[in-house]
Amino acid sequence: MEQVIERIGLTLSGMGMPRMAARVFAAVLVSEQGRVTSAELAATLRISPAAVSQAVQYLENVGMIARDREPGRRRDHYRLLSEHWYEQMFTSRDRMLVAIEGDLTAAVGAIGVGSAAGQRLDETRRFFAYLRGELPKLIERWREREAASGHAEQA
Amino acid sequence: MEQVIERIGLTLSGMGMPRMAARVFAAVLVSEQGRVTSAELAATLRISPAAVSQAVQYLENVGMIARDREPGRRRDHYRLLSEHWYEQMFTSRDRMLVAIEGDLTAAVGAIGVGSAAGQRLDETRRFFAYLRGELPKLIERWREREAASGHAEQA
DNA sequence: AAGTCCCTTCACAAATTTGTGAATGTCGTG
DNA sequence: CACGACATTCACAAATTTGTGAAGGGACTT
Repeated sequence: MEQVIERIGLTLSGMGMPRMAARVFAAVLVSEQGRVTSAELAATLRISPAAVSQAVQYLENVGMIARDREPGRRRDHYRLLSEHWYEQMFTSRDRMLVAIEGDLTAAVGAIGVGSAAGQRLDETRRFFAYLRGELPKLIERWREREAASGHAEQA
Repeated sequence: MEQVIERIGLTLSGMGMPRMAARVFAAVLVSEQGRVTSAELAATLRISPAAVSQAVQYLENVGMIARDREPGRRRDHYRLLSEHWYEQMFTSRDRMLVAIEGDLTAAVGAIGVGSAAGQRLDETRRFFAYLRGELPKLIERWREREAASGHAEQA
């Protein structure tokens, strides 16, 4: 079980997530209830409470997990914000694409479309703009597909 | 001009490319001829020849630039392997998606689809499998669009 | 063959990122 | 209010990544 968690953690950190956050997220993802306590995370991953705290903060900030606490209880729980968490990656990807397009637009403006370099950069800019338009449709078709195949269990 | 290079370099490193490789690639991308020498790169980016060498090696390995040398000349040139270099990112992205799907398949196998965690991971696996199928079509439609709009100048 | 230009290699320094110990803060219990 | 369980904060240690100096190698020139 811990092996599975570490492997998924490696995959997620390979996709750009900070290492500890990736491991913590993997532990939450793999948990039966989709929710764990800080102490459970520290024990499962063999890390310090401080590391749990920082990773959890990151994951909350990027909207991947949420913190719970039952009234009258001392322990915090951390749970998946969404079962379809992977769609989240497209939200952050979209922000990145916006940034890239902005950079390229500025670059083309500085160089001018008349030059070979400018044309090359302008083509790249158009590609990223195209991606931004297409990715939501990709998600949409995915959802339809899942619904059609009976896998969807809308929360 | 150097500002443009550094900005694009930052964007590319934000997308996962090693920092020096990103800067070197940005310098090549922005060059008028799409090709530069090692000395030009070292001067433009104010880095050591060793740094240029390592960055160039990385970029060759991932198939983004190629090395040229004119017969009778001592200086190497580094040029874009393709004007549509951004499509390359999907090749490497596809490899990553294959790896992710493999990890998830193993995880589901270990946990079992009967559990909530197993179902969650299986859904994620299906999503990445879907992405792998869709990304080539995305590229295809992009090419058609460019061709239709008269921007395409097939090399 | 020797010299020089250009490039690569790699041990190691420098820079950056990651993770912790211990102090501090919050909140529930008695 | 005091105490204890649980969590956070942050200075700093540890780990990792990045970039270089200098030695070495390849290829062109003389």
